[in-house]
Amino acid sequence: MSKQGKGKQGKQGKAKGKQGKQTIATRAADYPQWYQDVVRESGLAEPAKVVKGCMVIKPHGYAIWEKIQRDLDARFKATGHQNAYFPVLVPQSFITKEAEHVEGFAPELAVVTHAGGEKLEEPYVVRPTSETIIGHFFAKWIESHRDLPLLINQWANVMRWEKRTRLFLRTTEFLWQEGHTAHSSHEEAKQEVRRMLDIYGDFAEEILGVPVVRGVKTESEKFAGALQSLCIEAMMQDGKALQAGTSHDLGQNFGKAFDVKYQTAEGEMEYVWQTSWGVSTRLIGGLVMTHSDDNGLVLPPRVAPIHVVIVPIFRNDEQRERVLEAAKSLRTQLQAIDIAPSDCRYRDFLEVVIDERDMRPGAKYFYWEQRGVPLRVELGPRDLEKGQVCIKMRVDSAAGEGKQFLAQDEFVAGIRERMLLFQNELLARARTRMQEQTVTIDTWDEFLKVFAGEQSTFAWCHWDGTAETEAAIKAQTKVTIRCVPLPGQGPEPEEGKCVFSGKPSRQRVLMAKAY
RNA sequence: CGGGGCGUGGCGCAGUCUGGUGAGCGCGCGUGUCUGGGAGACACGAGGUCGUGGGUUCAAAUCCCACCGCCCCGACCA
Repeated sequence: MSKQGKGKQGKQGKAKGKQGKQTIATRAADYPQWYQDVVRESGLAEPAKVVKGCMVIKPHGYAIWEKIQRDLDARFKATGHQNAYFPVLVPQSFITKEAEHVEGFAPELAVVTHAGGEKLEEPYVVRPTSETIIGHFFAKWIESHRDLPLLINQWANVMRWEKRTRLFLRTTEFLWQEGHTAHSSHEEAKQEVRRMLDIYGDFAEEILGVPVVRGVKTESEKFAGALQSLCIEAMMQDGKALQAGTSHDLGQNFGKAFDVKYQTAEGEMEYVWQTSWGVSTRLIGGLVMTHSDDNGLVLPPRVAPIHVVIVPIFRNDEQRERVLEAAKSLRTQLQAIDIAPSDCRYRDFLEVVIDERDMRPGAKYFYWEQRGVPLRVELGPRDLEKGQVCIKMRVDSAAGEGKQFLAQDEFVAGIRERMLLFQNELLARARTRMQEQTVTIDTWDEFLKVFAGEQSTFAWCHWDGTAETEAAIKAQTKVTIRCVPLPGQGPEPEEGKCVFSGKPSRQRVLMAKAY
């Protein structure tokens, strides 16, 4: 329950009915509070509290992560990557081998200085990312051009001692996948970087229903130790940006730091060209802030741990038995339905729950809505007599508005299409919102107006390309350059004047406040 | 690290200013009855080292000192 809501209720005394039970702040009243309320009330996660900045990912939240993993893992393997696992502890000296890398990560490292009751000769750091230790092993594994490309992915946890944490968006420990690859040419490495970015973009849109802008990070925003970082940026409902995934061209920086060399066909020794790319449990935060509403979580079917909840309605034991029997039969039919698209590499059967708990039906509706279950079935004696079901989608949409009564056969036959419709509708809505809120800004006055106070949106602006301007804009407005758009991802390149300095610019870049 | 807030049954809070009543309220939880198509009602009940340590006092949740922790807002970052 939100503190704000609570305080008000306390003073108002006994508010009855819906208001009295309100447990989620509204987006309009307090967006950050709303986010926290949804994460808590939907059972996704809670702050660990006993461990600073860490969270407990609860079963419902972890189930979403598992769905994310399932899909991404299939995409990685389809493009020739293999999973492996490296130690969570990294010798401290490894981190210091790549100059920019140390500088970027040193402030947020957790260090193990004692173990086994003794002080360690050399401390270990808890990995904030694994470029260094993987570089070490790549050096051992790669000898010949025949060993390349080497395409590795790791599903892991990492730890970064961030100053400020928020559930899913930024926690001290988080779960992610990190891809690490080594190639024999820069060209091939760059293709890999772009290929993985496209996988992330496709995944975000097709599976999470989160539209993204694909682009290139500026020098000051790129990964510590990379030549170039590509990213996907998503717009949250408050107009702020969330970096939803990154793919880095590491050049030969780590190859040189860790002496990862191979012998070419011509017999020369060369350093490898490396890439790394990752997405994290942050995606779940982005998912929440893209689709959810004031009633709680809203989930696209392709990441929903539960697709359908059946709420039985009855007045007595006799009815209860009949209804439950019918509900189980319906569940059996539904569970056999695979909602994966035809080109999907795994099967995605409907998950169906019958809520047999001893609660009033209305309380159950509320409960499952908060948890984002896409479709609810109410099944009572009247429905059994008529061979029908009463259904309701989590959000009114092309997939269904309000309560609908359908013949049970018709419902079962059409549920796959209904789920896919709902999936598409959520993406379409998010895309429409992003497009409608994206603006083009040419003057500094207008810029200040658009980004006044806590306000944010996506703004295409000319930029003179200097780090000084970028820093000045950030200092004055908290607005950052999210990315320089890849071709087709933003306005066509055009000559213009920097929105801040008035100096010449060749292209508009994406600006927004960010999480 | 700067600013703010907060540690009291499972959760959220009141009580602290002004020390002294039997530590209270809401939600949740348990049992029972009536109920059941949008958060049901009633009855009974269980549940507490008041963050930790020290101090003042006849007496401390309350005053003083120190410490620990968490949350929120900023600067840094997936």
